[in-house]
Amino acid sequence: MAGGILLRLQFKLGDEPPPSLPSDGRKLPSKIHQRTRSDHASEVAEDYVEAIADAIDQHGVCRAVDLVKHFAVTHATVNNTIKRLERDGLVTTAPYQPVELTAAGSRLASQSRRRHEVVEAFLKKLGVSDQTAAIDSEGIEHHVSKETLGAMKRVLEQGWPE
Amino acid sequence: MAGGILLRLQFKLGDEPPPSLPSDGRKLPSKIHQRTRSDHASEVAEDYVEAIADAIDQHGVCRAVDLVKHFAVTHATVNNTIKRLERDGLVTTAPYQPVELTAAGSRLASQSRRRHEVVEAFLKKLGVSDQTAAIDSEGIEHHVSKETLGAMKRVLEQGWPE
DNA sequence: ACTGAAACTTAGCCCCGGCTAACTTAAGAC
DNA sequence: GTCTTAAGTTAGCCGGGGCTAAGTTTCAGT
Ligand SMILES: [Mn+2]
Ligand SMILES: [Mn+2]
Ligand SMILES: [Mn+2]
Ligand SMILES: [Mn+2]
Repeated sequence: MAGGILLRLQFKLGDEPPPSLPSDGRKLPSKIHQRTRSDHASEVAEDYVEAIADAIDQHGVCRAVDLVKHFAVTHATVNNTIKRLERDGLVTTAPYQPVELTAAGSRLASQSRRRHEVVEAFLKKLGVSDQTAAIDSEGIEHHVSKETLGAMKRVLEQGWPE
Repeated sequence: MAGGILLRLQFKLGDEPPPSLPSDGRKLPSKIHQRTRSDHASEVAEDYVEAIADAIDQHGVCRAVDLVKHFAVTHATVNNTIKRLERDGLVTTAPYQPVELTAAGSRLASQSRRRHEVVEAFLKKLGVSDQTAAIDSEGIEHHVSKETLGAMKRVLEQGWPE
């Protein structure tokens, strides 16, 4: 039995290609772009649950037409996207009814909103206009790692480094 | 005659939904997301010309296989992408030959590289690890406006604000 | 000159996230 | 109660950017 477990461990370790950690300083470009692609794969879901949560906070309910206006896309596009969100367990819907967030959707919305707020506030603190901070943060937020988010929070709470 | 011109102006003004400029402080969410989508539309081209320029600088030439390794995608994907770049006037190719940059491609590569460098250096100055700066900047770079890029440059050259 | 391996190409498939057009449903005005 | 209209749905299309599998070309080593 223990042998079986050991075998699994060995396989897992051997699976990691070249450890990359004891690097000679060279970059690992491949992994970098994989992360960017993975960020983009979750981006629409994050923006939608955030918008849905906002609409519910402001109007008590989120209708598809709210998302149509928010994202400046067509009703058909919103419908398709909501179907994917439902498939992925983030929202529930019924025909002609408002969109509801699942527990998972609600959690993702809170996290996304918090991260978005931090990034936007950080850009403002950097000195860019409110308008630019709003625009740039909408894309940047999805590529900000925990570590970078922490650095931005630190600046907001404790001022600039050094 | 003056009446005709006035009419045109009135129509144009009436056409813009609510002007948004003399705003009461409310956001214009739709335009924000349009910008993010437009950023993504040029993202792959920017990363490719940058990678092609790097390969040429380092090996004198850029082969498709270099891009396969750099982006961790298949040869087929690189081929498809290169075709789009050629269609868009950024590269030239011939069968089984290295990829060459057009003047436009070269220009875009320089701009993208410079912007990427600034973003990555800024993140490092913020205090995140080299590895995180490399990863996060790869996605962030495409969403950084001129204004935000300027703010980052200022920090790198003149230190933190306040 | 031959041959095997690496590089490249092509065909065909997939999902995502946009769109238009046509239709259906739900609700409020009357 | 009807009817208008806004909201929602559905079908079908497109391009982007991934993939696999199978075939072709180039080139180095012998
Ligand atoms: Mn957001
Ligand atoms: Mn966003
Ligand atoms: Mn992005
Ligand atoms: Mn990039």
